[in-house]
Amino acid sequence: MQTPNKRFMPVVRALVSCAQSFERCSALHVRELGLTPAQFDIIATLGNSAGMTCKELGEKTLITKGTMTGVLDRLEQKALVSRHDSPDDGRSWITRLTRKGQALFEDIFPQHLAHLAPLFASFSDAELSSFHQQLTRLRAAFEPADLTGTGKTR
Amino acid sequence: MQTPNKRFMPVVRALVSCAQSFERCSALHVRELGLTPAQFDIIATLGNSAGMTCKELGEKTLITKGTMTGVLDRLEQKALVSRHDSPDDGRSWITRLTRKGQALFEDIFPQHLAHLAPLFASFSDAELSSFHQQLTRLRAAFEPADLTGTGKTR
DNA sequence: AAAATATAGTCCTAATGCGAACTATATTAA
DNA sequence: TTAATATAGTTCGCATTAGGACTATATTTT
Repeated sequence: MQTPNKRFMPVVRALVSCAQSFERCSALHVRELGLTPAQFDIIATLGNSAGMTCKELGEKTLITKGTMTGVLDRLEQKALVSRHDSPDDGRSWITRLTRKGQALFEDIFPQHLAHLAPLFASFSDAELSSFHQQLTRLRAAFEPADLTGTGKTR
Repeated sequence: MQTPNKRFMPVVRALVSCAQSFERCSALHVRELGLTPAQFDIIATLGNSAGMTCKELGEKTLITKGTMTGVLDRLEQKALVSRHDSPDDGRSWITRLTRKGQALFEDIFPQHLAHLAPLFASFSDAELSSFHQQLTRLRAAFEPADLTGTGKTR
């Protein structure tokens, strides 16, 4: 096979490396707060919401459903979330923060934001905005290829 | 706690989402080629090299050393890599592709590049370059936070 | 309504991923 | 040189990850 054009590789490396670096920063702090990154993701997503199905949670957090069950199980063990029958669909549950979970959310979410905010101090609003635009555009380029695995082709 | 400035959140979401979307695209194809993403990462890193220590591999691939042992074990089981005593350091090994591993690398690496290249077709070289610069700058902002705090009171 | 199909969530397996403890070897300090 | 410290790699425990099989419920088709 002929060697294909590699011009995109530096960007790929930078993208993955940047995201990993961020996740590491973030995860380190989240663990200090007593949660795993996935658990924090769920708590942050459920905060300020009236509850969600497993599927909705999966879409917002990018945690797949096979993983979701285990993450919610552990959060339920910690009494941070509770599962309730869905009034609309007999197959699904509504997961909500418990009072304890809500209190935890209100405690640690602002702390986490405060931890991250200084890292972006050197970026102006305009720079962040342009950066955001580029990231969104690139992500869109990945999307069609994503759908091949999601059953939407059938 | 006072609500901190959230202006950076859209960028964070876009960054994580873009990277995940890429990893999903990439991983899907890599698995079709018969390797896990981590295994492919190692094969691609060792290709065109004379071999590396576990530590060097970890730095290039961002796989942590605790994970590295297992990944290399499985690649060794598949006879794709081999471990040799380091002449310089009695504590470390040099990991190299076997002939079979080298052949696999030469087969699948170009295929994978060819799979990814079209996704970047709509980006000009100049755009990729500017994007790369922004990603690198942001990553640098995350780095110091890994080691020290950022002058924040806790 | 009965059959065919799609979807929500759970369970399973294999492979990461991380941090921490541990062993063996290197390097530095006293 | 001996003691103190640092580093390379392995091992362990726990949680996550993807994907696929499976059950139960919904929706669509006939």
